[in-house]
Amino acid sequence: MRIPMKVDYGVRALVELASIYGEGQVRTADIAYRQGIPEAYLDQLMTTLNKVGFVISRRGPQGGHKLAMPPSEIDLGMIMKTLDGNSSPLDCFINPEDCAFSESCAQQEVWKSVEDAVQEVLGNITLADLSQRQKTLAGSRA
Amino acid sequence: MRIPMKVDYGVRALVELASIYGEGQVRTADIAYRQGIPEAYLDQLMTTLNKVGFVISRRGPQGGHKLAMPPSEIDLGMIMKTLDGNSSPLDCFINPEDCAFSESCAQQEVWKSVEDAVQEVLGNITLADLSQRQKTLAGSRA
DNA sequence: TGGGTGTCTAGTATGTCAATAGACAATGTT
DNA sequence: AACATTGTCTATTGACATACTAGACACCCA
Repeated sequence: MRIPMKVDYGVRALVELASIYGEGQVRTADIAYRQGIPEAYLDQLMTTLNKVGFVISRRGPQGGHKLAMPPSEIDLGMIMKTLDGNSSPLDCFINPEDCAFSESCAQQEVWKSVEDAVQEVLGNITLADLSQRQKTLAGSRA
Repeated sequence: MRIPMKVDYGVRALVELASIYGEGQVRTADIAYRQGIPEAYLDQLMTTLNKVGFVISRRGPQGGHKLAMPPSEIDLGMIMKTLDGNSSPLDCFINPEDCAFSESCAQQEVWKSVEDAVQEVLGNITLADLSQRQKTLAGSRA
């Protein structure tokens, strides 16, 4: 069960934006540099985050990205759902008719509850939380 | 976050074995047919399950596979760990030195807790539970 | 001794993910 | 108006893992 890089990158970028929320905007290049993310890749990601409504972007000199809402209103569950997208645990969740056993499958319920457990954990962590924790960590670092 | 087919297949096969625990053995071909799993693939899987100690196999006529222990002693967490193997959520869990931020990474903890939540759910479901549930479902089917 | 069964090893195909590239569009500055 | 700076879009690449296939081999029983 891997966490897609896309999600990891996305969270990292959004935490950066959270940490300067209300204080202007940041360029993709800066985030990419600081977080060690390939810039061209992050470009796409930021565009996605913009389209999805998490981020407001402005082009041109002095352009950049900022959060579209307070960091406390975006949780990791939302980010995960958005970036990991339409991927379901198993194909039979999307096309039950493909599976001859779907009406009497003891496991379907299990995988569903795993999915729920993940969302439960992620839904309780907001960008504000992470941003806060990040500051603490950075401060306590030698 | 996908559940690997390998894990799904493995669980299905083991539930079959659980349902006849103490009453002999089953051939790969039969399981494959009933569960709609490619036979050659399941062959490999059964071998793995044997090597790992979940299953006892016998060759030759009247050969087949059976559980190596009571169904209540094998939980899905064990199966997941075995079949999804050494895959960690992110590479930085294995090679912290590859990540420049590992000493002060607010997210690492999050992904760890997601992993734990999954194991928590799966660790509480045994083959006995699933086998039981399967019987109920099959019975209630029109 | 022979056929039925599991075991091993190698190989193939398909798809997804991560990343790259380059043209394009908007914005502010001069 | 022209230009540099930034984000946006679309296509493509490469690498790797997963799912699956194939075929030789080993064991077991009648």
